Amino acid sequence: MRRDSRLSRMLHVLIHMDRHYKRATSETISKMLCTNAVVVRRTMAGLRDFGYVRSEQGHGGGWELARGLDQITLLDIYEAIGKPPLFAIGPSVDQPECLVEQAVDAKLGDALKEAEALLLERFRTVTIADIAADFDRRMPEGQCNIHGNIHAEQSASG
Amino acid sequence: MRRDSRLSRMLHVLIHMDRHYKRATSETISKMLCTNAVVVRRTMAGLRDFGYVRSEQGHGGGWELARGLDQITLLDIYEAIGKPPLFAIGPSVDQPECLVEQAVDAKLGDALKEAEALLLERFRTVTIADIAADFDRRMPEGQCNIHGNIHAEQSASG
DNA sequence: CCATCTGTAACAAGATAGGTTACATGTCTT
DNA sequence: AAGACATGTAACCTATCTTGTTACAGATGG
Ligand code: FES
Ligand code: FES
Repeated sequence: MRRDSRLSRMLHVLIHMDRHYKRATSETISKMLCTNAVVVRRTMAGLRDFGYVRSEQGHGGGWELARGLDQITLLDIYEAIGKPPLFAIGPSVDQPECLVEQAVDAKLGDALKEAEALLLERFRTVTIADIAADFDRRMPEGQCNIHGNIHAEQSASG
Repeated sequence: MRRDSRLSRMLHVLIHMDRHYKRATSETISKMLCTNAVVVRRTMAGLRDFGYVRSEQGHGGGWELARGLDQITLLDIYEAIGKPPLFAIGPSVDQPECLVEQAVDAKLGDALKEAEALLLERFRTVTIADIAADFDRRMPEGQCNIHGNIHAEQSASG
C-alpha cells in the first residue's frame, strides 16, 4: 500500500460518530471506511489510550466519543495513531561519515524541518469541529446518505 | 526500504564530482554511496535526460557534470529523479463519495499543500553550490578523506 | 449458556525503493 | 579486428511498511 491513511480515516469516523451515532461497533465503522473491523480496533486503540474515545466490550458495546470534536485537534489524532513519518523522502544513512553527505543532509533536513513545522502547526490549530463545520457547508441538511442504510439501522437501534 | 534517498544521494554525488573528480564511473560512484553500480546508472539516467550530467560509454567513459553546481537547484534534481511523492500520509481513496470524507481530505489536503509549497520553494531557491559552500565551512581544506583511496586513485588516473 | 463485542496475536497481500545478475551495446587501446 | 572497459536495461529478488484476514481469548448482558 502507498500512503498512510490512518489520520484521514480517524477524522472521518470521529465526525460520523458525532453526527450520526451515539455508539458504533467496529463492524459498523469498518463498513464506513471500507475496511476490516480488526483494522478499526487496531487504529482506534491509540485514540482510546489518549482518551479521545471510549470502548466497551460485550453485548451492546462499541465505541463512543469521550469529548467534543472542538476539544480534539488534528495534531492530537496524529499523535494518537503513533506519529507516523510525515515525509517519504530523506537521507540514506543516519550518521554519515562523509562531510559532503553531512552537508547535504543538513541542508535537506532544514527544508524538511521547516515544512514539518508548518504542517504540525496547521494540525495543532485545526480542530475536528472545524472540519465538521466544512462538512455542514457542503451538506446543509447534515445528512450524508451514501451509507444511509447503516445510519438508519443505527439510529433506529440507538 | 523506508524513505526515498535518491535526492540526497544525487546531491552527494554531484558535489563529489565537482570537487574530486573530472569523470567518475558508476562503479566508483557506487562505492561512495555504498550501493550498486546499476542503481547508480538507474538513478543518474534521469539527471542525464535533464542535461545535468553527461555519460559516455566504452573505454575511458563514465559520468561528468554538464553544468556548474550553481546552475542546478534541489528542485531540478527532485524533478530529474521523477518527482517521487513527498509525503508519507494522505487520504485512503482518491475520489471519496462520502461528504464527510471529502471535507476531511480537503482540510488535510490544504495543510499538505501548504507544506509542499514551502518545501518546493526551498528546493527551488537552494542550489547545489550552496550546499557545497556549507561543506567548505565544515572542511576548509576541501578534502574529505573517508574514501581517500578512491579519490587518490581517481586523481592519479584523471 | 450463549450471542455479541473488544483485544490481540499471527500471518498474508500489495506497494515501492533498493540490490543483484545477466546481457546487449558502444568505445577506446592495442 | 580483438579485447578490455563502461553504460543501458531488463528481470528478478529482498526489505520494509500499511493494510487485510483469520483465529481465538476475554468481557458483558440477556
Ligand atoms: S461513510 Fe459517510 S455516509 Fe457512509
Ligand atoms: S563519499 Fe565522501 S569522501 Fe567518500
